[in-house]
Amino acid sequence: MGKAERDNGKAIQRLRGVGLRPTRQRVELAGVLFKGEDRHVTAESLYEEASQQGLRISLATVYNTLHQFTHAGLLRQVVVDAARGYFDTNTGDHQHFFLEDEGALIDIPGDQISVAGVPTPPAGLTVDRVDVVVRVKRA
Amino acid sequence: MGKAERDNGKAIQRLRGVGLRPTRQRVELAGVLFKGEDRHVTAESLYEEASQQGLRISLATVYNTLHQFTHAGLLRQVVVDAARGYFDTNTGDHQHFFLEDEGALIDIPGDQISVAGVPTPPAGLTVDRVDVVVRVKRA
DNA sequence: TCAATAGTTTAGAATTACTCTAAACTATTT
DNA sequence: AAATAGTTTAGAGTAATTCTAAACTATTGA
Repeated sequence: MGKAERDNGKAIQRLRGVGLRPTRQRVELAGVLFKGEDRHVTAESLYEEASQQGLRISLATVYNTLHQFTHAGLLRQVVVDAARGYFDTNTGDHQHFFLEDEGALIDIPGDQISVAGVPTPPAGLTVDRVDVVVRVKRA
Repeated sequence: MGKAERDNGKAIQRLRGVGLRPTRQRVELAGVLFKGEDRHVTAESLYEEASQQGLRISLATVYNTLHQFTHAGLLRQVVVDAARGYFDTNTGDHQHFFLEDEGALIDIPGDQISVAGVPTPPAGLTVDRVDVVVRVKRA
């Protein structure tokens, strides 16, 4: 059994674990997303990357899959740019630098940054998440 | 001199102060935006509000004006939703609750919330702004 | 005061990111 | 291996926003 197959095996387990049927497209995208280090992608960037690797997959499926992975807790959506949606393979507690000039994201570990003094939300509402975005640009 | 004229006078001064030619459209939108309390608008919501007040203005001009006001420091853009852009008349130091169910924003005073431990940005970059978004939903 | 000019507005077309539809396809179940 | 339940896809559709270029208006300078 080659390396590719082992990796595929892992992706398949992961998908089954969250109740997603391991179709070719999902397994391949999981392979691209979760192979190495944590990363940030947009639907378009992932579609291009997959296409360049020779994976046959439609853009609509990339969108579907990103949302399914997000609902399943495999990805997290990051809102930093009104123009496009970013997805992060790091679903743990952390925050982001956003490089406005390039549209790139860099993780900030969750134990490094701390937010104090968040007021109680209006009645009937609960805090879902506290997002911190450190917007940086060329000096 | 009636109230409307005084208000217009103020809006005109304000626009000249930031180097924007006080056209009818800009003066009228400034009137709507800066008349009372701080507020959050989208291009579409401002366009509808202006239209209902009988102001003749195109949607394209509302978009242009929101961006010009933002560059001039009269407004601040708030990115909380990948689907639409929000503009805030409060340009001071503060943060936001975002009510995910309704798409509404509520200000959190800047002296109430504090962010510690923001790491030094990568070389060649400086911090433009630190945004905190407290996402809340129905309990 | 009034033309010249420089900047502004606008309708409508264009663009971008994303979603929808329904027919073809595939994983799973029986 | 057929039935079924879920998935993928091309292409159309949508929503927010930007672009274009012609008409318009505020400002400038004589």
